[in-house]
Amino acid sequence: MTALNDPHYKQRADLLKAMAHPSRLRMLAALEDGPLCVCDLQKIVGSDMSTVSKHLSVMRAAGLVSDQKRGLQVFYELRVPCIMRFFACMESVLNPNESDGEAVCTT
Amino acid sequence: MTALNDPHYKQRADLLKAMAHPSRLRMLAALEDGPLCVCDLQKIVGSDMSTVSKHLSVMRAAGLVSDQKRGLQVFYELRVPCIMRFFACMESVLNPNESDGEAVCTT
DNA sequence: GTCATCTTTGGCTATTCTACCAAATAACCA
DNA sequence: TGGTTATTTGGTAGAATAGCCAAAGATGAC
Repeated sequence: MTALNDPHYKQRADLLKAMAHPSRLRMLAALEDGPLCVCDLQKIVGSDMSTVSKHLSVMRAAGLVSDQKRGLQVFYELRVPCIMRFFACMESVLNPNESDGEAVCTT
Repeated sequence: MTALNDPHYKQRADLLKAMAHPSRLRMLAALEDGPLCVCDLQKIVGSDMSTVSKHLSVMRAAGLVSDQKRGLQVFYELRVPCIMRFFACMESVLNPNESDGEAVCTT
């Protein structure tokens, strides 16, 4: 069994990959304040609408967000409250000297 | 300012990307128990030595690991104690019903 | 029904990533 | 010095990803 086909690590890699894009991270951050429609997210990230839609479908496939249709619009909602911990943890990795890193990296 | 060229999100995306590969995750997990040389890691992930070396150089560039030469061997060491929090958080995302998720996702 | 709006999908190209092989480099030993 | 082992680097082919445009769906307004 190599690491490549171990489903345990494959699953985790897929989840990380679904987050590992500036626009997708920006969208996840925006969704922390509540659901947003695609047009809102499109304004926030500033890319083509079709590009935004594809990013969202990547994140939905990974289980990071869910979608719900309301009239013409489709609202996306964060499915992972834990995502803030991720960001806080990343922050402490990127800026290890900042004090708020302590609260997260206690191990 | 679009999300694409926002250095804040670019930086985070790069860090996630450096982790988003099954072999690299496997190596990070192995390094939690202490430094390992490339040959050890090569046995663990089961890929070609050159492939492993390139994975390590990706993680080193991202600041996830550091390297130190001892004789013929090069030992890699985890630079991010926080990495366990990442994994615990991912675990709770992937398996939201398991009890150990509670300890991490309290927000 | 037609029209307008919001979103997704298909197609295409360019870029990036990955893995293997072969060759080069580095360090130790005899 | 020459040989052996450990690691890195270069090259390359294939796969995956990203972005844009155009077209197609879906829904509501008229």
